[in-house]
Amino acid sequence: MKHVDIEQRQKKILCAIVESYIEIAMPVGSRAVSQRFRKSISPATIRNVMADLEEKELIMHPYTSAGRIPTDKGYRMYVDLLLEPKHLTKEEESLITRLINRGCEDFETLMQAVSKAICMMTDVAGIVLTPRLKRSVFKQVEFIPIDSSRILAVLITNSGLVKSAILEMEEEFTKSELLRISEFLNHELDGMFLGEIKDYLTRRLLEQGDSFYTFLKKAMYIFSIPGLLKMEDRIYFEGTTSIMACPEFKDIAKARLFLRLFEEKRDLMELFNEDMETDGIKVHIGKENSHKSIQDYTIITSNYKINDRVMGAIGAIGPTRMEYGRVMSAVSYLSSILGKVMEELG
Amino acid sequence: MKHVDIEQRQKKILCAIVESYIEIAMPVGSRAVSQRFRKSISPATIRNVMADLEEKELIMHPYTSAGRIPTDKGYRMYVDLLLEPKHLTKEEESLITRLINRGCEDFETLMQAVSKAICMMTDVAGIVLTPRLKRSVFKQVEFIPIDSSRILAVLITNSGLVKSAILEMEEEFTKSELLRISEFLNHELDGMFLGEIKDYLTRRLLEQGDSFYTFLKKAMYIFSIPGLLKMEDRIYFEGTTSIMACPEFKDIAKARLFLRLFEEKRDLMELFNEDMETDGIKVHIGKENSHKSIQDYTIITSNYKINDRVMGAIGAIGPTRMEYGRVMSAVSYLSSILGKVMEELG
DNA sequence: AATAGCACTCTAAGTGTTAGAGTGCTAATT
DNA sequence: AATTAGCACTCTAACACTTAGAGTGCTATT
Repeated sequence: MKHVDIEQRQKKILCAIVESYIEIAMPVGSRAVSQRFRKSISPATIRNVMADLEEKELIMHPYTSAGRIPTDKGYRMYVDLLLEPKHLTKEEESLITRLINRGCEDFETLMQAVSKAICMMTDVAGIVLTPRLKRSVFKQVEFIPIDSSRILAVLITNSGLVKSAILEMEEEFTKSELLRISEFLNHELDGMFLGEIKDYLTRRLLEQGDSFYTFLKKAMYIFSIPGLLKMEDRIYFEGTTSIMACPEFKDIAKARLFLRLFEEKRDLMELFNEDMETDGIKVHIGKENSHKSIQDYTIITSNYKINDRVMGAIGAIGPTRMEYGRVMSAVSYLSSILGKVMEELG
Repeated sequence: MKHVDIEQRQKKILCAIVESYIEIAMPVGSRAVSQRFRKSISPATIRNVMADLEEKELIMHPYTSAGRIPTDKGYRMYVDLLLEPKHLTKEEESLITRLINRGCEDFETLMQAVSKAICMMTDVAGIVLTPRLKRSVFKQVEFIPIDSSRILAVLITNSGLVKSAILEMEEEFTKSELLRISEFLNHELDGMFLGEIKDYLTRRLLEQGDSFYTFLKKAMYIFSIPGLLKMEDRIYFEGTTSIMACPEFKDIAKARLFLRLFEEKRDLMELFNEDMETDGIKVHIGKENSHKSIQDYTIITSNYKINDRVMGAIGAIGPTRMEYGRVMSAVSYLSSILGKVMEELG
């Protein structure tokens, strides 16, 4: 069928336009595309096809007589249908592995290493979310008396995350009392998600009566004090500075808007939180993003799992004009490796 | 004496030029200065004085017929002799206090709140160094067994800093053994600077002989494992984005260089570490800085003390054209208040 | 259906031109 | 002797104008 052929060619040309634009960051003319096909198609023909593509809103004109640039919709088609995955080379993978392992002793440096690795491999900014506390599984809690009114509570999760908080106590607890409470909690909460604990204890409190009640209440009091279970989710990022070399940021106002994303992390957080729920690589191109602060950029995310449990997410963000294949591969590879490293570390 | 009068006037005019330039960020002409003095001095006279100031390298010409801008040396003179301190108003101080107190429950948010406060009050970037671990005083250490090969060590300092590390043990320790070790250490190291501990234990090890030796060796082994005493000194900052609104950063390359300072923190760290040793407000103007990466900016620092001990430093960084009086007051006030808040928190 | 040819469009870069802000010098004034 | 007014001169920033060339869209041709 002729019709299929035409569609085929349109796709080929769209692909060429997108990739050319990604390379040179300037509107792509018919001439350039023709050369890309070693002149097997003439500029004039290309122009006709371009007009079609423009009608379909896959590419656009900045002004009458400039070359074309892809629209968000064009990028979308490219990513979904035309892009061939650009796997990292073995050398790159081993480079990453070395980078990650060097920083893996300590939680913080691991996060930093991963975000740095993303930006190194892709030239866009790397983002890493810490494992979400509420998705972690309770393992152990200990109470260390500091002085008469203060206790240091230490919470250890399944995945090796340690969270400590100094609790200001109104009533005094004896050492043996604390020990009993921690033993009780360690037995009772074993294997439970941190997110569930508060509800669980409240329920227990309502069911139970009499003498045990006071004890349980104390246990709950000590545990639910703000601080220990306060879900703090940090975000690490790297490469925001080097990405400003992109022509997209030649205007300083644009650059500031981009940087503000990381100072005012809310929008990013929200997006990552949503994405975390589904597996696999997710690509959000420009206006597809619901937050308008992100609508000039493309974000690529992937969740990571520790022991087959979704715990967090990593991603990359940059101008819509980015090397999709490469970034997707890098994010994908790093998310898988991050999970593994954390399992060992946990 | 006439001579004194002339010097006086030169100073007054330098002061006017500096302050005017700080205000409007454009070369200051003789006309503008004259107006600043309500025309009590004519532009022509001002011009003569300006020529003198230029000879002394306190101000300079961007080109033949532009106004003058202060040199680093000019700013220096302004700061040392001419500047009148611009104390924060009561309202501003109480605003700061509220900001700080709201975030003071948690160490991290406290640091963030302080750096944010600096940048809010001054429109330059705020920098806060965490209390240096090695200057902290040992208070208590506890060991919590996680599984057969791993122990969670929790270190509490005088100032309320809590540092934990998971120790991978080669040999197994019994619970009672761990208890003995922690009791021993708690007794032995009480009130000691963390920086001294390693040396102290080594010395003890050499002095002591026989049966106690093994025990001590174990104690030392467990304590000196990388992680627990690893001195990590973090740096918090805020306002790097909003400062880019300054005309100084209209060139994106300049902006990138500035931002890189915070990504590659080494130079900043070094400067802060030196400054920490001496009390009071320190002002480093432009080329006075030894690191050339900082030579376009002014940094103002102050150390802060917890219980009369120098523990860390805070500061502000921005273009040499900044409101010196205000920034100095803000840094000064915040450093004093930070110490106090930390004492309470500790 | 594909292409060559051509007139047309629009930008980016270069070139003058000009207004005006500011200086430096000299002569006049206090 | 110190200050100021006056004036010629300098330099920039802004604007208008021109132009080369890249690229298009259309039409006629293959």
